[in-house]
Amino acid sequence: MARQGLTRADVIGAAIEMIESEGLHNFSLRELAGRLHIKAASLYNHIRNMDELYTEIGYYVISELKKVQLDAIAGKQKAEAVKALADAYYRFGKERPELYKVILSLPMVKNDAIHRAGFDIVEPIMSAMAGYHLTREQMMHLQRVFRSIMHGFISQEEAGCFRQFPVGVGDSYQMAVRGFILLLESSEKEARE
Amino acid sequence: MARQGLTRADVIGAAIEMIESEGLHNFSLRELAGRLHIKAASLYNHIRNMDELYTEIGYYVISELKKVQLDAIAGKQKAEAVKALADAYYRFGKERPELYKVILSLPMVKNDAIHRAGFDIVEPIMSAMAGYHLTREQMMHLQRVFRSIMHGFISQEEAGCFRQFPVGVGDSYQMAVRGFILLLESSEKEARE
DNA sequence: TTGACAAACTAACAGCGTTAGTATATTGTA
DNA sequence: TACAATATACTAACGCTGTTAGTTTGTCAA
Repeated sequence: MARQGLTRADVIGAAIEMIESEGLHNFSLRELAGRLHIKAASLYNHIRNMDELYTEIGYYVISELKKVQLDAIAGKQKAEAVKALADAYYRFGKERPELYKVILSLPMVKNDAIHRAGFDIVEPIMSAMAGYHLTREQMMHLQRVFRSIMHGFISQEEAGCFRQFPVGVGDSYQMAVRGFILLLESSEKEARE
Repeated sequence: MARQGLTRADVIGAAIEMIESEGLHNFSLRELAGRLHIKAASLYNHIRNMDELYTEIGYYVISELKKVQLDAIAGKQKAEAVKALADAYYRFGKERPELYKVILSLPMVKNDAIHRAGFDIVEPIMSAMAGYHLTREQMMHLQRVFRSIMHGFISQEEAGCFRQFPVGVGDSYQMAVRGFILLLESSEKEARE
């Protein structure tokens, strides 16, 4: 059959759409091909394999997450900035849960390119913390703590692990963020000594 | 062929072994069957399907995790108990990463039995926090925060997301635990008012 | 000894990612 | 404008997956 001007970007875009609508679990190259009106084998003219496709989608997710976070903290300082950062992260995770899951499925180990993307994850957090008087080393650790809290909360809520107890998940989230801010303030005091 | 006294527990045990040695990603019913010297179809005499097998393994993981945590906090109070709790959780996640991953793949939604297992996850945390003067509602929230920090840290470290920056991951972990203890102390003050 | 049950088997199905080999439409060049 | 090269599609197939149906057979109880 004839070609239809299908680009690599189209394939990745359709994959993102399919993951968001059908769920990461139900994603398959055959159905993706169907959505593009081609056969599965033809996809390999545009992508090397499924891993590469996931990597590409991972890039997209990370850059989107970076965008909403940078937008959120613009013009804000200290606790206000950190709260805005967390809220943007949390909202992204709740609104696009299937896409969010792609990040963790990335093969961080071998792929140097994706390693670079790691800095895109870190940058907004570092910016939000910039108002605090912290050493560079403290920030490196605190950045990991922030990501732990956020990722742990989002993925467990999504998995349904927060169903026990009749207390609002939103309140638990607020407490988690408050905990991180307490840690920031405490670290700041330590740095001054 | 003849039977060999194979039990349901043998199947589950072999599955756990295989997941730990080959990785959750490489687990398959056919290879599991091979390890037991039967054909894949014969497994269905012992288990309903793969989901049920995962659920069963999930039970095992949760109960093991509960055990090591309860052992760790025995005879300890407040910050010391919480640190021991976290350390036991962290150690479990690092020593048995593939098995740990099974927990999150559990279908928490429909399965009421697994919902009950949720209380096994919560119990050690509640015990460790018992020394603090907290309201029941505070504990419900704090329990979620604890699990978020721990799960987020373990799964990101395991995925290789903490490779950036030349600072020790162990130090980041210590800071994360310190943050949670700060939150506990702060919550305690609030509760006294 | 016989009947019932449990546990193994074979064969097959539909789905998956992936590769090899082939046809054809478009594009760049002479 | 004609031709060669390239890009994009195709079909067919491979080996893998979980799962089901139907069949055989060993074991245990009446």
